[in-house]
Amino acid sequence: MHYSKMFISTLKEVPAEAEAISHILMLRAGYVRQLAAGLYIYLPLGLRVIERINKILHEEMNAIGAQEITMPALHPSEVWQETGRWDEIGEEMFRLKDRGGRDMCLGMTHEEIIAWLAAKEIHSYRELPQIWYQIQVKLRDEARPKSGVLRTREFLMKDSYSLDVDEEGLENSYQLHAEAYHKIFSNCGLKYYMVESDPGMMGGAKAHEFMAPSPAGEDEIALCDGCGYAANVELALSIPKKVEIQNWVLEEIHTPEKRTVKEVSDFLKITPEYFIKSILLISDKCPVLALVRGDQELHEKKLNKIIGNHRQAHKEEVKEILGVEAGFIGPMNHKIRIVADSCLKEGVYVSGANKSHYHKKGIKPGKDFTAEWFDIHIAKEGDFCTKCNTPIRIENAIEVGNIFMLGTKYSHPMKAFYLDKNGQEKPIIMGSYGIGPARIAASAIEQNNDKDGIIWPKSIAPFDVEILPLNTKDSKTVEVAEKLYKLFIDEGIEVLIDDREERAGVKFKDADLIGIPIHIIIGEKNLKEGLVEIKDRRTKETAKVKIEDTVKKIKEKIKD
RNA sequence: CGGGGCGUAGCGCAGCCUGGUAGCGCACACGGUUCGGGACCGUGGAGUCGAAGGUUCAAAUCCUUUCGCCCCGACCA
Repeated sequence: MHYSKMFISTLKEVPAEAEAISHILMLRAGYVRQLAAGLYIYLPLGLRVIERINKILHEEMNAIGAQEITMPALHPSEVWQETGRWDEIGEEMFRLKDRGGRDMCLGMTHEEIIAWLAAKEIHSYRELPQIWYQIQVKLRDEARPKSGVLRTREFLMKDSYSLDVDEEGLENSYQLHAEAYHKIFSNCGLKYYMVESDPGMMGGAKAHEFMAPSPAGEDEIALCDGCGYAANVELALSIPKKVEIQNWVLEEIHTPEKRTVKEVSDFLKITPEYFIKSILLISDKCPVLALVRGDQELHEKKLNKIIGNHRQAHKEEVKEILGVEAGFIGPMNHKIRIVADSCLKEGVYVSGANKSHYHKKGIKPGKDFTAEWFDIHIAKEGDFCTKCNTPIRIENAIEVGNIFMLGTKYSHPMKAFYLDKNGQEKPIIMGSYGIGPARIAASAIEQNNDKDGIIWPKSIAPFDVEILPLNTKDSKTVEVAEKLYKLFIDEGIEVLIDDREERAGVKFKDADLIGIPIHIIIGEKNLKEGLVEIKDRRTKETAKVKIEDTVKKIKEKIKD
């Protein structure tokens, strides 16, 4: 491709609306433009990257026997009503009516459609298993689109769905996907982790996410270097560091106007890990007192699984239910349900005295109060792994893919049944698996850039090589550049040639910004000796090679 | 949905407090010089000051409403 013929519009200045590095660089290097919040146009360079990612997706999905289909983005409401999600899902679903007044929606995912298809087409165990996939647009009315292409309202997704006769079959399809995903993300040159995740509202037994570590990521993941435990913080288990067991005797201390752990901790000169935080919650059924250690945070999602939906109690409710002013609650002598974090089983603590402006020191769990024990704290950096006791790390990460075991959540209501060997009618066991190509591209930029611009992994760069004829007024330069260009094309190497009548500096700057991994610099002086320069975008190292050896050298470089 | 910020030329911004001819840099067009790390000089084109209403002799500037975009949080099947 000739640069002068391709629409590439680079920006010298950082657009005001961009914050994330990938967003800034995609705009500056001319990969995307924003139409409105969470809606992006992919320019020629951007589309090339997406297409290279899609090619990898196709290869690996086809390799596990998945078959490509394509489903509509516009759905009739009926299928969503069948599974109940028409009502379950709130404002995040784009809804509209057709001219006949029928309710329609824009597809945010395709479990319903797959189950509908399977219900119509699959009748016998002989037709199973199946894996169907598409690379197609999804629409979600996100509450807050952000970070450029990382969270948008319309986005491309590779979504696949497995249909199996039983749990064992599902396990196999799940495993196939996990392996394919490992290949896909490493082929794309990403640093990533496969972590345990919360199946949540998707339903089903097991789910994993593929996470590309990056400060721009919205998720936090807990990682153990000891045993490889990796989990999304939304469900990660951990053991907080142990505290010394103090030989305090139970005593009441006057703590005027000191309500928060920090205030009391500063006042008594006792560090927060010796405190018990008591939080009153109102669940659907009854009030619950939740206890976590002073240096820990209560994990709402974990607690949700134990006591169901709940909310924080208001100040008046605290007074009414516990008979204490908020800020001075202690775990002792209450008749309500108490759920405490397991790490509080051992130790001697300080907590509210259930009396305004007083705290109690020397509280012993088991003796002074009892509770149901669960892991209900948020795992944090420095906590220990529950499996091997190694300190864990917390990293921010971008969710680039996920795999879910669904079971019969969708097949049952959609009546996707098959007849087994004995003529028995059984529901198809489903799994669903997603990858966001745009997130792969953005993650690759987040993980590979420098002050000058993008450094694409070779596999997903818009071109393999960029040729920079520095002085296009020199006929020899142009002749050699065009000759090499043709040779590359003949070899099936994707090449961009910067044939613009621009000064050398401009070409260097744009080449660095755009981030094609290998540059071939053609300058007059080297040419006189029959040489051109090969430059590595990442290391910035250059090597002079003979013109006739260039293609061979580049082929070697592309391979490794 | 809660909190904060910003809308002035294609892009980045100043001007607004204290009302009085709409500016700077980059980009763009033309001419000349330059030419291996975003050149220089000269000339030029380009703006309903996000929108609506109000106050005023006079509004980019003050007031009200509204729309859009970004950031933090909540949410995210």
